[in-house]
Amino acid sequence: MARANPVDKHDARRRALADSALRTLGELGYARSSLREIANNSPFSHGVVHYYFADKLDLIVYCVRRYKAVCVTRYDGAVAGATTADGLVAAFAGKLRETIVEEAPMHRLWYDLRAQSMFEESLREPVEQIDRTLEEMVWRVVVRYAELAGAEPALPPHTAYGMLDGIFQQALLGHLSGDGAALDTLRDEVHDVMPLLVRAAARI
Amino acid sequence: MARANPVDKHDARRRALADSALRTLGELGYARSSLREIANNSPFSHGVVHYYFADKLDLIVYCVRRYKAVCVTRYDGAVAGATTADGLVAAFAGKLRETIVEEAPMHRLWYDLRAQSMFEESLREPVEQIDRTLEEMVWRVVVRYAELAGAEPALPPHTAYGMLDGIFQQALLGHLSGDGAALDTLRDEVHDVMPLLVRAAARI
DNA sequence: GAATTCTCCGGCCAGGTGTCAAGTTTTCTG
DNA sequence: CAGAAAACTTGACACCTGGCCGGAGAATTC
Repeated sequence: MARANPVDKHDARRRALADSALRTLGELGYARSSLREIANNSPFSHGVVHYYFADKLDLIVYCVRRYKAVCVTRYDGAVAGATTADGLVAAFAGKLRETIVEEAPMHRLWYDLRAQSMFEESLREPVEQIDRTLEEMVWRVVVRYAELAGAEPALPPHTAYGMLDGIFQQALLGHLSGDGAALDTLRDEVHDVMPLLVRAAARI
Repeated sequence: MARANPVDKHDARRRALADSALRTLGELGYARSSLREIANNSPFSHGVVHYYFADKLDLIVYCVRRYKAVCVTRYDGAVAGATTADGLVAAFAGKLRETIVEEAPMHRLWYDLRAQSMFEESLREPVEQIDRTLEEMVWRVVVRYAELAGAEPALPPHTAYGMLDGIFQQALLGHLSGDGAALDTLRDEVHDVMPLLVRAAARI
């Protein structure tokens, strides 16, 4: 046993490794990211990767879980700051746009992994976990929007998330394909769709 | 030059090859389908694959394009047969459910390829083509639904497709993950969402 | 200061990859 | 039926993959 808290150091190393790996994964995608390529695009040797991770899947799953942590609070600022329903929609749409611009590689990796999980069983559980987290995140936005609009959610969280995720995915693909209008389209779509997610609140 | 129409025979062979390949691709996904595996799961040798296709990408793209042809008319029967708005929704939801049950491998391959196209530029064009075809297919459903409901579409085709595709994707993943309720959830969601896609027609 | 544990390197392996050139069989033509 | 052209098979190639291991070096402990 080492000095202060060796397990923390070990974890810190894993995190650093994972962060490097995430860059490569976001660039090349799951399939074409070899452990060697991941190691090459990092300050680490390929042997050290195996020292900290049992195998490739272990690394990937760790990375995915780590990525989740980044996402979890992304839209909460927009939710907290908004004082009107329209303002919330605008802030939310802006954040969505921003994440596409700034983190396109991470998001395409996410969609890649979710697609892979349809083939690779061992990916399903982490993917499902993240999907639930994203659903909750979206749901917080919807609930707050309903409050501000004096309405109540008209659809279950699962459905609302599925719809918004669908148009977000379109926008990401469009953006990556060089469609300059994709981001503006996304903004318009969010403005169109959000009102559909709520209905006038029932009188009490 | 051969007997009747050698180019037709050549194409027929490519089609047969592609159909075999599609089975393997649907089973293993894009990344893990090697040309040898594809050949092994077919009456062909692995060299003949290369005889008919320049390289792996050529084969994949051909397969994807071929798959598109299968999809194109899938919901048209439901559209043509429906006489009421609710009947159309039910038929549409039923067809969606049916395609998940019967063609889950093909659909997960589609989502796999679409995700890959975010990394691999040469996949973008065929993916975009198919995406447009699917959008048109969905749009025909929406337009007919609006007619039957005495309403008009409330959202652009792109948005309507994105929303429905999102919940379809969720249902597919859920179904593949062994969630027995996924298909019923999809049906309910379609019933919930379709009315949101139209609004009362403007008086003329 | 010696011993032990942890960390890390880099080469090795068996297996799989896409690709292709050289043959072999089949098919059709003259 | 001979011969040419097309269709196909086979085996080999250079390369890359994930996983493994021996041992060097540093850190820590006794």
